Amino acid sequence: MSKTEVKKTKKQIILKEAATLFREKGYSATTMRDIAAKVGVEAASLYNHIKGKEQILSKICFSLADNYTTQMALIVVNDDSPLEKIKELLLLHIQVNAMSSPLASVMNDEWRHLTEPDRSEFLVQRRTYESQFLAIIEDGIADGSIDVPDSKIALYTMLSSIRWLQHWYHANRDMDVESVQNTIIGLLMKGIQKK
Amino acid sequence: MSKTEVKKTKKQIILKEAATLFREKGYSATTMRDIAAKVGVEAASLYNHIKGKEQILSKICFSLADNYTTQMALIVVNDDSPLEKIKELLLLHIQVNAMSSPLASVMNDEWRHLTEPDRSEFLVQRRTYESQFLAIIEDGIADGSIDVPDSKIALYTMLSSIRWLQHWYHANRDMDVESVQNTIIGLLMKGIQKK
DNA sequence: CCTACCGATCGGTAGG
DNA sequence: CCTACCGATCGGTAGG
Repeated sequence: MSKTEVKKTKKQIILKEAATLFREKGYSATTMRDIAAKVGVEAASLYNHIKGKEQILSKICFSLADNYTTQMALIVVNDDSPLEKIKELLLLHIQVNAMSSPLASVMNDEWRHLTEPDRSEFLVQRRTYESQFLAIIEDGIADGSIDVPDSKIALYTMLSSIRWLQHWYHANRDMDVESVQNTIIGLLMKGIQKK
Repeated sequence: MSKTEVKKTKKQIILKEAATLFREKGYSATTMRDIAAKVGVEAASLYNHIKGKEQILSKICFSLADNYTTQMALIVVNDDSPLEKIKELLLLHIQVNAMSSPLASVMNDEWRHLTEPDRSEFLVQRRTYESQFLAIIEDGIADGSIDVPDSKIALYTMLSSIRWLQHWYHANRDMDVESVQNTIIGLLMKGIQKK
């Protein structure tokens, strides 16, 4: 291993341990000394790898937001029907919230502790994602495959309905992943489809 | 107004302003000086009305949790069908999350900052509520009106799907309340009902 | 309800 | 990566 690789690994460890603590206690209640203890160094040593506490939060939030943005870009341009695209997006959300656990919790619940200009940039990225999702729902309404009174309410209801996985799944790892996916997607797709 | 009434009002003001700040910045990032400034007194004066920061959080969480517990008790014993009971519970959640805004946000997102024994008591109360809700879903499966592969997953998906209202509604007060209710309840009820 | 103030702890820096 | 330490700020108390 080269020197840069070792350094990169240590930074990743810091981000991972920080994310776990942020989920447990929240960003503000987590101290640099808490993070240092989990990593196994003194608090002062963290600053050789990261700029500060705010940068840790920023790195976590944007790494996952970028992932969502990338996946959405692929789904927007594929040839699937609106109904199929929505199913793909729901699957993406379920997998992220269930699997990459602490990252998803931090991005969803702690982003408000971002300071400018990160906070604004994050919100722009999220708003873009949501409007792309909304356009797909409206395509489905236009072609008659989807029937909901209000597309925005349907969007937020679907996105929100998956969030509980981030708090629940890692305590119930015995649960079958596919059965979770099938039940949630089944319920929501049946809920928006034209009878 | 008697002296005790005046005192009670001031305490209520403190709880209300604190809840608003807790929703905005989180419990840990909110200081007693922040709360005092909103109330219009010095930080030290708050302690004439409340014991401390932890007690403010505790009062907020339990006031709303008690409300849910009371409403659930009424619905459990009424003569409605499982499907109707679920509709009533969803309506309760929508109204609480949309209307009593800051209280709902704090109970949902900041309860983990409760210290023992409050934390355990809160979790017991929540677990009881959830198991009563679950029993109603299972009644509906038993009588053939509900069709979901897994009742627990359906429960958490429904409860979670309403949470976005607490962040969104107070920024969109122009939205018609009934249209919000109808869209969410329509989507979820269609999602769980037997075709 | 205020002024004055406390011990503890925070994020972060200096210097090696 | 450490020791030593900083200015700021925290929740809360004393005393009136």
